[in-house]
Amino acid sequence: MRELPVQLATKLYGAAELIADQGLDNTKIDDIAEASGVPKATLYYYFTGKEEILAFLLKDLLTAIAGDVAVAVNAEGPASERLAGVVRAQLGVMLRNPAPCRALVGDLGRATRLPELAAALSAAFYEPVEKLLREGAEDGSLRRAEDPMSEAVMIFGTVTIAGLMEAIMGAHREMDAIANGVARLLLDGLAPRTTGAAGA
Amino acid sequence: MRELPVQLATKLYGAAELIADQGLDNTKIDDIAEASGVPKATLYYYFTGKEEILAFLLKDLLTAIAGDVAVAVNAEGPASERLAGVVRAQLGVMLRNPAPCRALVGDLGRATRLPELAAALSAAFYEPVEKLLREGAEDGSLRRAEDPMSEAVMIFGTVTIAGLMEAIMGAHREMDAIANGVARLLLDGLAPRTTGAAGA
DNA sequence: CAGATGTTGTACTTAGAGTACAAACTCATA
DNA sequence: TATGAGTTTGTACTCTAAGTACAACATCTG
Repeated sequence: MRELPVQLATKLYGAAELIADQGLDNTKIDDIAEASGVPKATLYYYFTGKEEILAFLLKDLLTAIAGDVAVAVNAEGPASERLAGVVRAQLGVMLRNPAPCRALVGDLGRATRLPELAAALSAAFYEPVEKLLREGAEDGSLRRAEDPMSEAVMIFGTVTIAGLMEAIMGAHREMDAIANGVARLLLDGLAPRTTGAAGA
Repeated sequence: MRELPVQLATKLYGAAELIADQGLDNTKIDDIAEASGVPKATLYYYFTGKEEILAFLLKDLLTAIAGDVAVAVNAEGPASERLAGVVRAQLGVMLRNPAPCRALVGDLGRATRLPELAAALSAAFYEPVEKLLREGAEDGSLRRAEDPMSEAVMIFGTVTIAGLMEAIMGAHREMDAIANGVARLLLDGLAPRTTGAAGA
């Protein structure tokens, strides 16, 4: 894949909604060309096909998430608070980019099949969160996990599905309300607590 | 879609792995015919196309999950224990049917686009769990949720991603170990508890 | 200005989804 | 056992849309 100009990359987002709505295989390359304003011949100059176009969009999204998540992970404060920050960060990116986010989740299979994307996903999320879980065990703000990696994956699942639901439904709730709900579930769990750990 | 013979339905599962590996659009109808042993002409006699074949497989999976989840929801005991049972039920079906399960998650987009599947998903999971959350608030074994529906969705996400990870990696851990990890995260949360609520 | 590299229109090839249809087969029942 | 309805399947077909080829034009770099 050739290095592609910023202006072109920007235009591609115009097709994200289309792909998210219809799925990649119901979307014709000509439709993508029309929706993005980039001629078909140009698309093929930069990409080998539809799949690669979607992969580009998704990788871009994951990079954005990775950036915001990294900031949250490396912030000040106890790990539990930083974890809440991670949740806010991921949901923030998802709600700001609903179309690519829907496309990503709608095509999770593709994402797991393309090694490049799987790696990006891992770097964007699993690794930082896993690190955070370890730090939480150190500073005492989180319990010690038996299997931090699989907990990190579950956390990703929880946040992603919550974000997706909002993206599909058109985000009728405020971002903070959603993030608080997710953080509360993750930190406090569903069982009642006598001593609350995460505030509302 | 015509009423289809049991024997044929069974054969179709032979193609599930193929679809899960490659994704639906990289799988030729002729490949499905070959892998399942059902001739292409017969496939078109019963289905209008690829999409409908996948939809059938997924609906079947969701029906299986719905059945097991219903049993767990309506069991004896406090809601918190029954919720752990729900987790075990869903993971059980997923680990017993890794291929359709991967195909489902790989094509979540399609699943949300096909109304019939969305309805099946809702009936299979969201509604029973939502009910369970309400009952837990009554019997005191679960805290009262502000928004039971969205919590149900998050729970589904957590369990699904955990199950998917195992399905992709080839289930190296025992089902019970996975289920316990998930249940612990959901019930107890990540923050340390002085008074444990869910056992290991 | 020259050449390299990027951009796009147009015309083409080709894979594979889905259709048409007839022959054969199954099975109930008159 | 003959008749006919529904099922099963092979073969041959159509047609959409993915992807390729290529030439003309644009833009940028030295």
